[in-house]
Amino acid sequence: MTSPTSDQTPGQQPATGLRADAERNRCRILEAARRLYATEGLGVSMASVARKAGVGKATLSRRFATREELLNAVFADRMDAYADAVAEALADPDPWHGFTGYLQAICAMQASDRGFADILAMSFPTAEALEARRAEAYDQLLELITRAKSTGHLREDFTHQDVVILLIANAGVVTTTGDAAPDTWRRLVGHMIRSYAAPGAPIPPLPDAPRPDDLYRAMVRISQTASRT
Amino acid sequence: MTSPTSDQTPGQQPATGLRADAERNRCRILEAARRLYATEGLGVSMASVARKAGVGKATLSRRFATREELLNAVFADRMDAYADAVAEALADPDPWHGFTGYLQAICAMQASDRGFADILAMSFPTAEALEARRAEAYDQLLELITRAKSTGHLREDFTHQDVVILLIANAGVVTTTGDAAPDTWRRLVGHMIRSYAAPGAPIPPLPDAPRPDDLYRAMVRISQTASRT
DNA sequence: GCAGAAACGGACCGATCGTTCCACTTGAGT
DNA sequence: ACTCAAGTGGAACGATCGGTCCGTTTCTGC
Repeated sequence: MTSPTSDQTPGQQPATGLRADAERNRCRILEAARRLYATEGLGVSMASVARKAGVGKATLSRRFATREELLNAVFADRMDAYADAVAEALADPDPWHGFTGYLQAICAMQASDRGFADILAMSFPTAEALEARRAEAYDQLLELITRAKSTGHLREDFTHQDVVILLIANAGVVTTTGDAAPDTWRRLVGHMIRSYAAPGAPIPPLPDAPRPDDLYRAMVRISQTASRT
Repeated sequence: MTSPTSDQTPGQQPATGLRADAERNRCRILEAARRLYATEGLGVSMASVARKAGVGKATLSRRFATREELLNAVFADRMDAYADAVAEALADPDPWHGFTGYLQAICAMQASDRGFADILAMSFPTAEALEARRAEAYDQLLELITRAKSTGHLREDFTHQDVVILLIANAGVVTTTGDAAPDTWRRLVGHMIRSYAAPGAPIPPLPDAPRPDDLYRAMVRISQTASRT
């Protein structure tokens, strides 16, 4: 490989002109941040990221001046996947099937990456550059909705805002239930799809609800994990 | 009035034996905390509460040793209202109507008090004493669900966990959309109820979705308000 | 009124956050 | 190999958090 640099950040500019060790550290930071954000959410401190990456706090700050900059780099590819999901759904010959699959897919993405759930719905400091991509995907989503309605399976009273509402609700469920009841979100999405469906539309089976005590455990004890490595 | 003390905290022990000024300050703290929690959520600092109440941080800490203690005192009456909502729903001659009304009522309580939304669903440090009351209300909820199912209007695949899921999802929507799109939660609840309803059940009309730009504004800009008074 | 206890609040503590400074190390062109 | 800019990380900074200490003020029973 001629430039082994930015295989980690496909969408970003390759961060050219960096010295070899600097580029290596940059990747280690991204990898560490990716894992930490995925498991802990966006609340993790910059110091934690630096420690996990095995670099000094100054190095982290030098490579990514602000938190937002780091978020942009980390979630660039996830945002690509998010945009791709719409395109894939549009490719489905059955728009309604593509539509329900799309909803499940993006909610699954939220569930598998708590940080990304926050980015999509909660929007913490709101990373700037990711916004463009999101807006782009939105246009395709509108087309998908139109097609799904034309099949008669998606209710006429469905609006594209409902997708956003679902994402927000799902983000809350994902971050709250965490790993104590990690499949709770499927139940939520199942319910929502059932409400979106016009009478007679094929509805994916409603996933089982989580076990009550799992759900309860999930609600008690959030916030502080404070795990030291 | 012989003891003008605890008109603010009906459920709590009247905090007897406090000096007049101490009791007055206690009430001012509770009032300030109530307002701050309602508008800002549970994230507000103890110092903010003290400042808003016009007392020193030490006074706050003396009256309510820990954060949890303050939460218990502040949300005691709200939790009463929460419990009462089930009883009221049980009193409805039409269990399905009572059930849907109940869901709308408790979600409205979350919407009108962001702190309470967190208490119900997110459960931050989880106030101890409030738990008992919540568990108590849960029993009545089970009865309400049973009755609603017996009418044939509530689907058989509905479980009591679904109520918790709705509360969690709604809490996320409420805290995220905030005051930019304050009625978004109604749309969510409307969808969920439509999914809960068996075919042929009377369904409350689906509230309109929020205006797209309001919803968008709600997602950008959360977190920091940092208002100084 | 007056003494003494009860209550007050500003100052202070230790911890954690994001960020900056700076003396030292290291990679890369010659 | 040698040099020097590029890169490094530990220390330090300022802000904010929850919580405590202690000298001062204020209420209350006599």
